[in-house]
Amino acid sequence: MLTLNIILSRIYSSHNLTFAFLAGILFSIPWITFKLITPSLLLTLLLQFTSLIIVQLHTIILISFDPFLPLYLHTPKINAMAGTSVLQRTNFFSPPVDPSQSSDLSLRLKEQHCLSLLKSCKNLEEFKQAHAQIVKWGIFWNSFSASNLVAACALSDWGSMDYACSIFRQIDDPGTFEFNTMIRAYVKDMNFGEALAFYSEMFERGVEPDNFTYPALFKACAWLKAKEEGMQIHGHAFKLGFENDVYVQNSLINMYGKCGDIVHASSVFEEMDEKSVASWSAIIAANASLGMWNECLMVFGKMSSEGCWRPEESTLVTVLSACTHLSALDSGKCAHGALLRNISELNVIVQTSLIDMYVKCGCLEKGLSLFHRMAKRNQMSYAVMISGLAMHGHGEEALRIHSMMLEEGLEPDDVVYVGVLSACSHAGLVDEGFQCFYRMKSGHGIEPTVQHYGCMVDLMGKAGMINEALEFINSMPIEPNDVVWRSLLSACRVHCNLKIGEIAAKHLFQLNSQNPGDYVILSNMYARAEKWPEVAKVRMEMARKGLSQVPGFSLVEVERRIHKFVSQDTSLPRRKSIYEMIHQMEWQLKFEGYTPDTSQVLLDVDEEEKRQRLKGHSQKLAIAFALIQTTQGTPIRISRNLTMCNDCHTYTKLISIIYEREIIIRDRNRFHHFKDGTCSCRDYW
DNA sequence: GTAGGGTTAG
Repeated sequence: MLTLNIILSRIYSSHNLTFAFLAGILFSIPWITFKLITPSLLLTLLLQFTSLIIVQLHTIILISFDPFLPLYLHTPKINAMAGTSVLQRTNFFSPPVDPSQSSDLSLRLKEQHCLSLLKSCKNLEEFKQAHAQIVKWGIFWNSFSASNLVAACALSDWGSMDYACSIFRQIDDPGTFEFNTMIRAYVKDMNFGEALAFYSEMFERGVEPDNFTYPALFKACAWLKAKEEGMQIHGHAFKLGFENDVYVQNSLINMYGKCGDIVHASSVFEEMDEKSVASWSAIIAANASLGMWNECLMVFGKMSSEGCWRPEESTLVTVLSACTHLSALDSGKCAHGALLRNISELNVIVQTSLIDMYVKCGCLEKGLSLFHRMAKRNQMSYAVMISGLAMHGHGEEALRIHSMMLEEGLEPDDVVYVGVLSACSHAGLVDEGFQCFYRMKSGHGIEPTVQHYGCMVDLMGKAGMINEALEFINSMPIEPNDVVWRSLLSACRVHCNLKIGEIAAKHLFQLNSQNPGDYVILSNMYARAEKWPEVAKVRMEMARKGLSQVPGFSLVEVERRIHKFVSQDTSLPRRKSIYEMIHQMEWQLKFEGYTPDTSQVLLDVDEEEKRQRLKGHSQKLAIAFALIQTTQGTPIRISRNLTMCNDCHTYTKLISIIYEREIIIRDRNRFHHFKDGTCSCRDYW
């Protein structure tokens, strides 16, 4: 008998009323069949039956007086929940219905209805009506109703934080949930100061925060870049014992990352027992935001190898961005493959970052084909493609894509015009550049920024219009910055205009330029004019300011590893084979009529020393290494921190014939695509 | 019974 009761009570508490009753009858059959009817069983069944009738009647009576009867009857979930709450009290160990509990049932039903009413609100007007109704029911001061009122209003998208706050202020004794709701809502509303103020208020009123409180607060600190405050709150969270809550940890990583503190971000990350996808994404994003691209790829590699790898578009966009910055084509291709294998349709952001990656890693064709296959493009997609074409020196094509953008009805922004103007500048399209510059303001209302002026100076400077460029700078309505003067200085170097070069340098030094390159260019210009005392003066000025020449380096990717070569580096791991290769190349080059252009070494040293210096340029070391390490016919891709010298340019053109290799070099301004002895820049750079 | 983390491209 006892067993029967236990089984029945289990069923009662977990299933619906009718099912429980039927089950009761079913279980009774064996007893009845085998004539095991005892007074106890009869009593049980009688009690059970009576209690169920009472409960049913009770529910029906309660609901009958409720104006929302149709709603309950047509809302199975609410009906079932109300039923379950009644059934949980209906077993043989407790009285079927306690009369004192009857109002509780009514309250529950109203609460449930209140919740669905709030959930159905579409706007503030509807919400206000619901609010009035809840007040009318007299359950406004019930903590469940009040909490849900605040939550529904605060977390809606109606911009009704003031109204939400007014409801919150009517609650006499707000608890943790209500405070959490307000904090979360203010964070969602981007009102971070107010969110933190509510946290302080929590403390003042002695309301204890819980693990739900902290992620929102760290997000607020992340946006405000308030590291000190974040650290303090971090202390509170750990004191309260939430240091192992994965949500708290993830938001901490993000907070430290956004505040630029990778050390704390990493230490939180490392101490996590179980890292979620969000944890990995947060640490990858933290590295990316600090420009630590190599670390970004390393963490991503670790994430994959530790099996916590789910191809998420957002994570891969960050990874692709890292590949772009590192010119890491092979890694970028891997990311592309992972995307294709796992995601059926790539979104615009992913497609745009893929195009950017391919183009900036030197695969213009691949980028173009992806671009033309895009079903939908936005302003950013066009911006990426236009500036990509600009970097590769394809000015006309960039202008065509720009027209295509206008035809599609997309409005260009200032960044698009930076791309367009730099495309004109790299391709020597002076007239077109001026047309675009004027149309930008008259046709699209974009006020030129200092960047646009910089492009125009570059455009004129490259074309040898040095005097015009200087006049242009002097007529600028805004203050020229260092970039503008640097463009002019570089142009002066290329076109050997020492007089204006000195003017440009003077302005750069007045702007307190800390760029050693500016001093180096001026000093080289003096050296070329054999004005050695001036050279010494510039070098001394450099030393006085504590600036030293940035060594040129070249990066080359072989088998997904990036190798760095610094000029004159004699400590290379494969030093012997690389210098042997350089030697071999030199022989071949001699047959092609190459003579080292020692005028490119602007040092007061003898010819032999100059030849040795030229040989050690990082680009040549990188080419030699790539020729050894890669199979015949593979294109060689190199990325450099500085522009290349004329000698390296000529040298690379010849190597592309001798070794039948395509050599794609990205310098600090643009791409040079060497093939069959010519360069895509047509010697205009 | 109510709620929480990472969110990307020029």
